[in-house]
Amino acid sequence: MTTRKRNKPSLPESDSDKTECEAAKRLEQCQSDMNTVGHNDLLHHHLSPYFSMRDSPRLTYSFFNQPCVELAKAFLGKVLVRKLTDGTELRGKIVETEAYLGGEDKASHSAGGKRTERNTAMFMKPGTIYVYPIYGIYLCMNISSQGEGAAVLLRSLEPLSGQDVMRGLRAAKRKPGAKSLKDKELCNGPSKLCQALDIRRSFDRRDLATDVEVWLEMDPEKEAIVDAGEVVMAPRIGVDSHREWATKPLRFYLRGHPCVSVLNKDAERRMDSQSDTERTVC
DNA sequence: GGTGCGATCGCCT
DNA sequence: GGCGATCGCACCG
Repeated sequence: MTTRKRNKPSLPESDSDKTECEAAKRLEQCQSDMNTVGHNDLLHHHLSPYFSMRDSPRLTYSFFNQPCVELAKAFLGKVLVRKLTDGTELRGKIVETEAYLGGEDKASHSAGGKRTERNTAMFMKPGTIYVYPIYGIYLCMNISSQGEGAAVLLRSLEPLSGQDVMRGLRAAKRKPGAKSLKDKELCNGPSKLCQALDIRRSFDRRDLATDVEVWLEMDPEKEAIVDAGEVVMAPRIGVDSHREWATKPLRFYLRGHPCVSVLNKDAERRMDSQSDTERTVC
């Protein structure tokens, strides 16, 4: 048996514990301003004195325009940004997604190519946000991808900034007096992240590539390049009734990340034995 | 830590 | 009328 060391991602301190330097503030303001004007990566590069193309550019249509499974994996490590009306920016790194393929995928809202008032956003251009209510009380957020009726469900985020605001938003739906949520508990589920980032039903059918209140960025620290060996592929959550489609490995998460909603130890063990076999063959 | 259960209502058949 | 891409909480070990 092979033992391996894995770098366990650790969460940053709550932003109330940190002192931001002026440069960082200027950078954030600059990025914020840029996002309100409509632009492309090149424009970013030329206009900003504070960052180059490799520093947190907003992701555009060309990123979203890829097949569903590839987009679901590509989302890992990217940063979802939500700008509130008072200017506060809430940021979270995507650590878990699910692919819903549309058409043939029986577990998808768009199974059989069915297009309804609710799922219209799934059929809109890649990058369109699909927000739908579930269990009467919660919301889930998807992003449409390439492919008819295909979309990616965002399942969990690692909070990067605005944690205290997120805590307040999450507390609004909890019992008064319930104990304060840890950072890793703020966005570790599809409906939790909607609450924490104040994603509302009105965000349905908006364009993540151009909207001024919500967008996606590269991970500023490591350009969001995720080692494929650290991505766990597992069956999706909550789709057991859909027979063979319930078992397909269409959920993707960063291995060892504390913000993932549900771990799948079997899938992780399978990854290990597979990579051990590959090493033996080599 | 893991498990079981009830809440709650829009959407679809 | 039935069900669901969930969650929080009580309970157990």
